[in-house]
Amino acid sequence: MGTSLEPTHSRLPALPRRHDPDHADCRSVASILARVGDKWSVFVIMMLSDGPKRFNELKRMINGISQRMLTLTLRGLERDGLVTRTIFPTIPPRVDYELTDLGRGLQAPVKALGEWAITHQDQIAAARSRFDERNGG
Amino acid sequence: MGTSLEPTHSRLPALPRRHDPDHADCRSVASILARVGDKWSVFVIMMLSDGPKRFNELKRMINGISQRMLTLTLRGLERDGLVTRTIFPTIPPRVDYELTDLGRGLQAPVKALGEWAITHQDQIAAARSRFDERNGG
DNA sequence: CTGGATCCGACCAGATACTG
DNA sequence: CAGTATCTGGTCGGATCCAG
Repeated sequence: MGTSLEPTHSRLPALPRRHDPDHADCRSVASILARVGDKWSVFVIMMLSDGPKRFNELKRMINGISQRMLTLTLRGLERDGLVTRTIFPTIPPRVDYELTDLGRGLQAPVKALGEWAITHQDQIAAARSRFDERNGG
Repeated sequence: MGTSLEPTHSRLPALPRRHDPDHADCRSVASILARVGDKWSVFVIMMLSDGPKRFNELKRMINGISQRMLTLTLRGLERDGLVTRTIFPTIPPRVDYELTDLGRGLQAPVKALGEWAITHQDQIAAARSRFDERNGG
């Protein structure tokens, strides 16, 4: 296969090893965080919030994504048990993607993060401008 | 410069364009999500939870990171106004990194996500095993 | 100690063409 | 419509050397 099925969680290197209970779960958390951190994954989860969607439906909604990335992203989400893939053997073929309970559960923290981002985007944008100006300009 | 200072948020492609208020902020949210999604950024934020840390201190705590990536990550966080960089002109030089108020605010949602990850890591691991078994073997 | 600069391999991600 | 296969460029990330 030319391209890996695990774009994100396969890259994890050696990991912090401490004895704190907080850090004991670093490995697993990291791989899950990596998935959430994946831009496309987040978008897909967002888009699936209001019910199941078809492949090209998602592709249209997430304008910048390539069909390849969408496939890969959906595979990853399916692998992690966050979305289900339902095939209707009709002609033309139809495939529905839908959030699982697990996936819906993930929505809450993700949405919290998203709302934080929205709330503070101005501050961050300002900080970036300041930094860029101070540095490059 | 050999390497970009913006490893993540510069790659953002064309973005979803809908009329929902939810999606109006996609652009900004995406770039912030990208930062949070960055594995190293999250680790650094975690490590800085309990007070300021020095460069090599962080490097030791995050075992897998190279000094290059740590530098890049810290620059990114500094650019976004999430951490401050304080230089002590001593010999040997000493640089402290500390979370800003903004950075500390980010901790809450990130931690929520982390806790969700910890809570459901078993389910996800199981789902992955199932998927891998059904698919690859 | 805290980085910057550079070389270089690895792999991600887009474009394209093709299948069922 | 819903993918798969392949080629390819871009860039991320580690290793190394060097400087303040």
